[in-house]
Amino acid sequence: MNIEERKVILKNHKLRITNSRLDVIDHFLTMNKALSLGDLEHTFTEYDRVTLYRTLGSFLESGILHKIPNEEGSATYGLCHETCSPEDHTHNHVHFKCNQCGEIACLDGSSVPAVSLPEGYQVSTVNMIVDGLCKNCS
Amino acid sequence: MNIEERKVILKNHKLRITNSRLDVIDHFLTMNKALSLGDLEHTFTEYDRVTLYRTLGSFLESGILHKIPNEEGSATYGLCHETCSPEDHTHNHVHFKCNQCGEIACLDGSSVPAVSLPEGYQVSTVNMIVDGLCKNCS
DNA sequence: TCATAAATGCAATAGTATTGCATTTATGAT
DNA sequence: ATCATAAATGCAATACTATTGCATTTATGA
Repeated sequence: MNIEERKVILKNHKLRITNSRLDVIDHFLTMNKALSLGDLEHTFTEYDRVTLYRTLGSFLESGILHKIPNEEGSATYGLCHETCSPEDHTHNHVHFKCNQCGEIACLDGSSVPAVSLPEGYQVSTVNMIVDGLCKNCS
Repeated sequence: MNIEERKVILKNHKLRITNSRLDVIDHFLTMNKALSLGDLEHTFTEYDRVTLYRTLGSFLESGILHKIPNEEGSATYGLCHETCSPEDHTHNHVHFKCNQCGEIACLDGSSVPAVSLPEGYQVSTVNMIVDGLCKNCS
C-alpha cells in the first residue's frame, strides 16, 4: 500500500499524519499478522518505545487495530477490517495461533459461528481463538 | 467441597497435599470464576507470591486449571471440567467476560460451535471469548 | 522413623505496561 | 506562507506482572 493510501487511513480515523504512524500501519499491512508492542520496538528502533505504545493506543481507540486475546503476558494487536469503526467495533473473526512458530493471524475466510448464551447475558463482541499448527508448520 | 474431596483432586493429579494447594482449589471452587495470580495474592496474604505462582503452574500442568486468553496484561485461570486430563486437555467451552464488573466466568451451558478452517491448518484447541454484560450487570 | 524429592519463602531480576513533563511537530486559521 | 495551538514525541521514571536461584522446610513412601 503506498503512502497516500496510508495517509487516507489516518485521515479517515481523524488521526494526525506522522512518520511513526505511517510506518506502523505499513508494517501491519506488510506482515499481515498480529503484532505486539515488543515486535514494533524491535522493528522500529528509531522510535521511542512510548511513541509506539501510544501509536498502538491511538489505533486501538480509532478502530484501526483491535486487541487479540491471548494467553501470554503481552498484548497483541491485529488490523481491523474495513468495516470496523469506533462505533461498530465487532471483531467477529477467527484468530489462529500456531503453537509451533507462534504466529497469530486473522483468518479472514472463517467467520465466528453463532453462540447461544444463558438468559440474561448481553453479547458485545465474540472472539474465537484457535490454536494448533498453521499452514506452514503442519 | 470439603477437605477430603479436595485432597482427592490433588491425589488424582499426582500432586502433594499442601495447605496452599488446598486453599487455592477451595477458592476457585467457591468463587466459581476466573482468577489471576493477583487475585490469589490479595486473598492469601499468608502465602508467598511465588508459592501461589507455582501453585497455578502445577495446577496448569496437571490439568486442574486452564489458562483463559484475555486482552489484559495478566493471565487468568479457570477450573477445568472433570473430563480434563493432562493428556486430553481440550477446553472447548465458552468464557464470558463482563465489561461492567470485569468478571470472567466459564459458561458451562454453552459449548463451542464447530469452526471450519482453511486447508492445511490443524486445530488443537478452540477458545471462545464472549464479552458484554453478565446476568448481574445487565 | 527416616531419607529424599518436592514445596516453600525470600531475594533478586526480567519483561511489559504506564505516566509526567518538556520539547517538537502537524494542522487549521489567518 | 505564517502563525498559534493542540497533538505527538522523546526521555526519565515508575508500576505491575512474571520468573528464576537458592537455602530451608515439609510431605510422602520405604
